Amino acid sequence: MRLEINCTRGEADHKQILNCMSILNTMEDNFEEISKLLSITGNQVRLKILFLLDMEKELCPCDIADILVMSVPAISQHIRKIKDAGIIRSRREGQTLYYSLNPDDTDILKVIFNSIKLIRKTA
Amino acid sequence: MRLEINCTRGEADHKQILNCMSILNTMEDNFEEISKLLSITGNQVRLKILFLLDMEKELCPCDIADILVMSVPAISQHIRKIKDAGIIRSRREGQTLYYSLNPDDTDILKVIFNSIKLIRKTA
DNA sequence: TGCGTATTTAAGCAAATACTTAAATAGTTT
DNA sequence: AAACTATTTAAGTATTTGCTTAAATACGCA
Repeated sequence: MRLEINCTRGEADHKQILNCMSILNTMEDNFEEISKLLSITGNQVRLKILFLLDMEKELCPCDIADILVMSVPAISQHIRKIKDAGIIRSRREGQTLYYSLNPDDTDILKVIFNSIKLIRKTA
Repeated sequence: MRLEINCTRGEADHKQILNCMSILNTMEDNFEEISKLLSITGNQVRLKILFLLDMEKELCPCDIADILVMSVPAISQHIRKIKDAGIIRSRREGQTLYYSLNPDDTDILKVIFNSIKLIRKTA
């Protein structure tokens, strides 16, 4: 824990610093929520799972495991994180659980999916 | 490493699975690039640094440390990751290094910043 | 040159991640 | 109920992450 000031240079604008602090303070919850979403998508496997769900409407864990060539438990654990964040929902059909994107909370996701599709093909 | 098929249920659509695999394959680099960016922003400290740089145009590490009430080395190490990803650039003025957002690569960032600002105020 | 400030880098460490394998839970079928 | 499939959960472990403190580098000024 620190409370001192690091910037001792003349031009340092203490009002600016205090202003920034108070603005961030009012947005604390927002940062928590958004960074949570971004940390979910910041993993390549989870990003692919979300991309696949957007593309295919719904998929079961074993399909995803087949597509990504990974073990079912590994996929299941990623799905759990995504589900806990409220990004996806599930529908049961017999023994199979179908996961799909939750229609809310997709603003950022849509932009992300588009970026993935639109990245320049050549460097 | 697995290469078997997990889904043995009747409705399993093997063409769908193979199709998904090939689509993801062609986008492998894109996923790597975007998930890299998202993992950078998936940390609350780094997200705040980027938000601050967007809001204030440019800031030095010690200003950021003061605003976020963190040690200068901790901030410097976050800055390094962001810089390595090509998201920010630096300008030297005497002993002070001013960091600012790189004008490219800001499509997703703009949306993220807007989401942070626009989150519903009440639940 | 030598001192002071800004920043980075390095080393060390606790906590978080992401997998593995094995076991538990849930539903279907016989 | 027993056997089988789909999925989750738990336990173990190697790797990564994000801080701390201390040392190194870079620039400015006396």
